[in-house]
Amino acid sequence: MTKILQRNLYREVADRIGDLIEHGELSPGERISEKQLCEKFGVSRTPLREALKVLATEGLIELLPNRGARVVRLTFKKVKDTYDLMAALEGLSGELACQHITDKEISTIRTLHNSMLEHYHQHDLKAYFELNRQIHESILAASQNEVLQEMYSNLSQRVKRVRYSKKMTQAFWDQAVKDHENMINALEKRDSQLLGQILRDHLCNKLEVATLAGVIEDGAPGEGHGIVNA
Amino acid sequence: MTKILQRNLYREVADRIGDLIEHGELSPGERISEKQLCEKFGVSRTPLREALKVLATEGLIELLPNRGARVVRLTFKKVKDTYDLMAALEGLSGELACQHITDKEISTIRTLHNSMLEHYHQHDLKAYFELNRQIHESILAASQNEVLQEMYSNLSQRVKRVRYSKKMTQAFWDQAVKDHENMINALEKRDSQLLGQILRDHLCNKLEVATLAGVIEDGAPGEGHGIVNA
DNA sequence: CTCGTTAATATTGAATTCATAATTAATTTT
DNA sequence: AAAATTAATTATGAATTCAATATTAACGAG
Repeated sequence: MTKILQRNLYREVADRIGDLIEHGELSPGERISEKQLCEKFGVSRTPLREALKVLATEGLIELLPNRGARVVRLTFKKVKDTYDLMAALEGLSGELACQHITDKEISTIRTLHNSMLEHYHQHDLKAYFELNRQIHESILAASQNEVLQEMYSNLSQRVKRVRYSKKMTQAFWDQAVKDHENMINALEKRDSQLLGQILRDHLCNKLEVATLAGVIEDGAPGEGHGIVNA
Repeated sequence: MTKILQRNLYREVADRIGDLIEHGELSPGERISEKQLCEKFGVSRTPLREALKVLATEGLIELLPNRGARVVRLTFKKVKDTYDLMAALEGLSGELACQHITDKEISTIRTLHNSMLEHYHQHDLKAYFELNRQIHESILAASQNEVLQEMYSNLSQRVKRVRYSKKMTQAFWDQAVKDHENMINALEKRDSQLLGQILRDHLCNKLEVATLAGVIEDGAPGEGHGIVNA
């Protein structure tokens, strides 16, 4: 059932530029040189410029007419707005998942949940985050709403470089795990209202986590360092 | 405070193609000829193809590699998924609006509301719809969340050609007006939870209205008539 | 030396051209 | 005549070219 993903050159290029942005190789605010990227990828300007237009539509970059493209600056406000939206979408995904999910899918998520708990007790943050991601992705998939998945994926992409921060206080972590206990219980009861509420309020959907990481890009406009201002 | 909208050729072309889709001049499923559109708009293939890529990203058309573009078919499922999502976003917009809205903005919406009621009593559906739209737009604007506005606007665009149907039963209309009464009351009390709930459940965000209109495009694949299947 | 002006350069926007894949038309074979 | 194969045409994908705009460098006046 995995979708056949059609590989056009422009889509390939867009994805690679997306990676550059995610890994900080293109700094927010800094002008993106078409020539440089063309040389880096070994393509002409035509597919590159198509990719830039797509990335602008996806909200990752901004296009200033006749003045080139630049990576969108993730201001405090913009990240907060995006998180608020993602929380609402996660809530919806929970509600819909309760309506559509099979027993088998629930037990798969239960397994992921237990595995995540292990990593929590072992204080393995990286492994915890990965399992956490898989759980949320599974709920999203169980929602059976492709438009929702597409939109969530886009928003996730936008804030990826400030998400899943390395820092996290123990208190936050404890709360997140409690949320997850409530989630899996709500899911097993198929209580859509409850799961929706939990996910909307879930800590990971809240701004505090990213704020802590000190990765907000509210710095002076015009240069591209990603200076803290949180 | 109105945004300066930058006019690139590709954006202009994308908007015009969007209009063609909205008004049914390009049928779902039917192949879109680059050559024809180039001639119609008097532009070369470069900006036109950029526009097509943007429209595909926006979810209005699909691009089949080496096989051209076609207008996305609005199946029952796709419209339902989109409506579910829009309902969640409207709910969020209501919650956020309650947090940010000024007394002045509320009174403006109250005025719109009263005006809408008049049109309701006069059975002027067209005028009613316009006021209705303005109210929802005002709440969305009051949310102060630009990302939310952008996403909602995109979803709205996708289903525009099946929305605001001409048909509407009196019972549905009565219920919608009741919802609006509750909305304005919740807004004036700044009860974010309540307004969120009302908007999520609001009739206009539900599928029934579009379903009635008989504009769902679940017809046989390959041709583009927009046949009913509801 | 600084500010403002003009010329040179570089970059972007869009049309054209070339290459490749898909579709249609023509031809052949059974 | 129908199906299959091949040739011709058309459409798409991507590189190149040309034009317009912005940026930088050079120059000159105060």
